[in-house]
Amino acid sequence: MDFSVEHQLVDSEARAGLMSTGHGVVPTPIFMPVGTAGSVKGIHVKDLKEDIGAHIILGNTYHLYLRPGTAIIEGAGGLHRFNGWNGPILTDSGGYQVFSLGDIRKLTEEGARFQSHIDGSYHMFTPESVVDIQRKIGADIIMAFDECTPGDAPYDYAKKSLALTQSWLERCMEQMQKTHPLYGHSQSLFPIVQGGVYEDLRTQAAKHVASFQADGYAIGGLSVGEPENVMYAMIEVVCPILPKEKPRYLMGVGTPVNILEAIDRGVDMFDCVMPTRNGRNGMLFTREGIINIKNKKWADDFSPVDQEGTSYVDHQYCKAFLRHLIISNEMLGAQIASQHNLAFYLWLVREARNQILCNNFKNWKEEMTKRLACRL
RNA sequence: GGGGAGAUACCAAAGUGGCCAACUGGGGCAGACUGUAAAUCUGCUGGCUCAUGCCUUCGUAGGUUCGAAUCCUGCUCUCCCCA
Repeated sequence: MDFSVEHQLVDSEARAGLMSTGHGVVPTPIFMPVGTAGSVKGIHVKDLKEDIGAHIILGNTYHLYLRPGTAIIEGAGGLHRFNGWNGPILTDSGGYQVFSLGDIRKLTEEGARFQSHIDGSYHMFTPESVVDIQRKIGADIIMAFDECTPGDAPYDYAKKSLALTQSWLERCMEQMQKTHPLYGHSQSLFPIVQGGVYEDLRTQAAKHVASFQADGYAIGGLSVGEPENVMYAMIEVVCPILPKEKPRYLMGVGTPVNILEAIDRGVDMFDCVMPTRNGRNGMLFTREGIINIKNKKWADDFSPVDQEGTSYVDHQYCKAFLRHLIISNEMLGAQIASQHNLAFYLWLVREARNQILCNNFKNWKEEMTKRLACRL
């Protein structure tokens, strides 16, 4: 994998770059739609690529391992062949499930013991097994196994948790050395910075990951319950320590405003379930602000879903119809809303990149931030 | 014509003397959602009030009772069975 910074602003840490992978080139900043179980919920690959303009999507190690299982994915010839997406893929390691499945998992130095959320069966994830599984899934970018520290973790917990993540990273890197890609394209492992909401821990964590030769670096354990300004502060602490010539990935973030703020602080890559999950639940992100399409006021609004939207669904359907679909629990409603939101997110990062290239990012960000936070 | 069952809030449906402004669904209205245990979850849904509270409600008109959606009587209406 190769990354080059095309343009670096002087009044901001924001930069525009190009990341080349075995499945194509990704312009940064970029937003990566989340496809946990191998599919971006409700969205066809054709729309993802041609209408939404996605360049790279996510999959999840934990979910794919449980179902359909790595043997099936291997049998298909890897996830790209299995799901029909021939662009770059990134897989999360299961580290987030260490956090979100808190009640049905147990952590030890060795790894994490999970109870399947599907059938309750017990499974052990170790840094080594997580690398092995991700080799079999075959994503272009794979993530280190980490513990995603909760946003409200006290200092002692965050420190201990960080130490575990660091020790697991060393084992992941070793396992990468011992193993090889299975499908003829290269795989890059990104280490993850943890450290909770504590500046000294984040600093130490950033230095630790930077000491490894990696193709990119991730910031994890944010937007997990801590206040937004704390999240921004942590990004400001971490980014300057990470190698300038490598992509930086802020995991699981976020709202459109979060993304602009993080780009401003030097982040290149994002992923979040918000456009799809919140879309399914009736929340639309637009250039003018947030729409809760379930609200009564849209019942007789026959204007397009998004007058300025870039997706065909924005013009094919009107707000009143989309509201009707979502309220009636019609699956097309979830599809339209997801497609609109993803197209909006991809437009946002594309436009951010354009504004960086013409040195107008700061002004544009300021104006957009005001509009994006509005409730319509 | 004869016999039987029933009428509860927007709809359906519990409740058969005080714990009932009334279970529960649905519908409606709002909210939440950040590396997806999520096409999920939460709140409100008679009126007034910030609230304690007060007022008006269980077909309708009376009655019994300290107290009635619940018991009694008349009336109105609905459904089922037999002719």
